[in-house]
Amino acid sequence: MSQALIRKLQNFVKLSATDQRALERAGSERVRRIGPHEDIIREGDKPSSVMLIVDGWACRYKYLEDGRRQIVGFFVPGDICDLNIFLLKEMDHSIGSLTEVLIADISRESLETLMGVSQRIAQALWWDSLVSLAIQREWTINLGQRDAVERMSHLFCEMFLRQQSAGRAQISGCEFPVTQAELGDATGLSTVHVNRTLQQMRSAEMITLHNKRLVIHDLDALMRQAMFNPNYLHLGRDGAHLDAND
Amino acid sequence: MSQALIRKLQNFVKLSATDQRALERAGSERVRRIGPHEDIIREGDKPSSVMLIVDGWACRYKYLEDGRRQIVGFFVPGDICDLNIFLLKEMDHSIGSLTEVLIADISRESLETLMGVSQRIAQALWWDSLVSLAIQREWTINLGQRDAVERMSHLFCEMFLRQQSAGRAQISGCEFPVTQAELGDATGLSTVHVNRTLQQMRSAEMITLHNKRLVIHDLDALMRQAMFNPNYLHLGRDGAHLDAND
DNA sequence: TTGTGAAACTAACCTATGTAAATAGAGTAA
DNA sequence: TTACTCTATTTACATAGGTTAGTTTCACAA
Repeated sequence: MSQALIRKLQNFVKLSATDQRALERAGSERVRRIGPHEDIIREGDKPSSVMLIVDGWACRYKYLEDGRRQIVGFFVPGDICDLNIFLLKEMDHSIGSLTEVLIADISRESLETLMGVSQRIAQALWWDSLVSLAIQREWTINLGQRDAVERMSHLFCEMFLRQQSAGRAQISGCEFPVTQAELGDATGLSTVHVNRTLQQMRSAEMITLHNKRLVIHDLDALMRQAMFNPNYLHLGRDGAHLDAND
Repeated sequence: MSQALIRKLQNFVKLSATDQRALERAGSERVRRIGPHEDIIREGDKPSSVMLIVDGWACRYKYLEDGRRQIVGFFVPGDICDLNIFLLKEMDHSIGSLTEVLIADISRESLETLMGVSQRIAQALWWDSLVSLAIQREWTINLGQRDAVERMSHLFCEMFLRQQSAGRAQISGCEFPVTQAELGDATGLSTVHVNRTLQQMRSAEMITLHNKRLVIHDLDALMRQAMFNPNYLHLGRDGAHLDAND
């Protein structure tokens, strides 16, 4: 059920069988199914639990008063929304599904139990939240400095590696169930320009995006194109020193 | 010493005298002075302590391979860098001073002590880190959706309110010790265009930026211009229910 | 008081990306 | 099949903002 989360956290530290069972339990207590293109939680709502994406894609987004929309991040299986979210009185942005989505709600109590099970779990979850923050910074950089091709390339690299780290990618590519309009909202580009850019990348034989699938023809080239430095994903077993006995 | 931090945290929850003393102690243990325009910690370094800005301005930034630079956030007095930062093996970005800066290093142990003093302190610090994350998302939105005038207006609103929430602003405006080139790095605009935009705002009598000081002539108008919604700063005493006795 | 370097400002020109409006496919419910 | 609705694609044209290469202003050290 929460295999993706476990896989991802193991990039930081090795989790014992007990740890894994605790995570699986927490991730299967209250699971709900959301249709595609629905709001999961809306700006202004009171957040009441931490959410784990078990299956499907979702995104965080916010509208400006005049209707422009910015997607500020994607959620893929294994992703958790902000750990301490219930400290806030209300959401300052919304989360919506892109595909059909399975969500596990983790109550405050379950979360506390979970983090009490072992130091390693607690630290792995904090590590994950630091990585989320780093990802958000990287999006800021992406929008601030990169041009259209670089920007989309960077996004593709990121989503590929993130899914890979959760055991959700193949060698050739990964799922990418995002329309061109949504891609535009995520990259700050118009749909027209997203379309132009995709065609350019396709004819340069960098990537193909078709049928909700991203095929990467040459990852190294794509990373170079995007000036993609994976350091911000902190995938190198940072917490190896925490590999304690069970 | 850490008055700014205490003032800011009180936006979330009322802190007891004991809480305040603990914060002051933690914020004055190891204080160092950094000259203007120096790196405080550099991409690749191993983060070893949590840093609290006691005085002066700093920024987070990252270079792309080809030399472009994006400033992804400003630090003003009372700001803390990521609470769990020592979980990471190395920094994925740098932090540099803008002015002369006073920094309090808070060791892992001091931090644990601090968060052990009271639930309220711990929660206030977690609240602060959620707000930082929200700020980062808002920067993403700013760069993705707003044009030059809106973007700079938004930044000015944010920095004014953030300083105000730490007791560091006046009715007329606040400090703003940032050069136009740095403003460009923060907003993703060229210096030339930053200059054009500032002049436009000045002649529209929205703001004046001179001598490291930002004067806001009409905050409401500026906020409207920027489509600035302060909700993401969560300044409304979210944790009022935690106002326990001493 | 002059000299120096950084910061602010200007001007001319260029281009990446946006806008508007229409067409073409693809998927699906009836 | 038809009809309907998303999604992808195309074309023509407009513009915000970038680039280059200056000049001016200002703080302040000598």
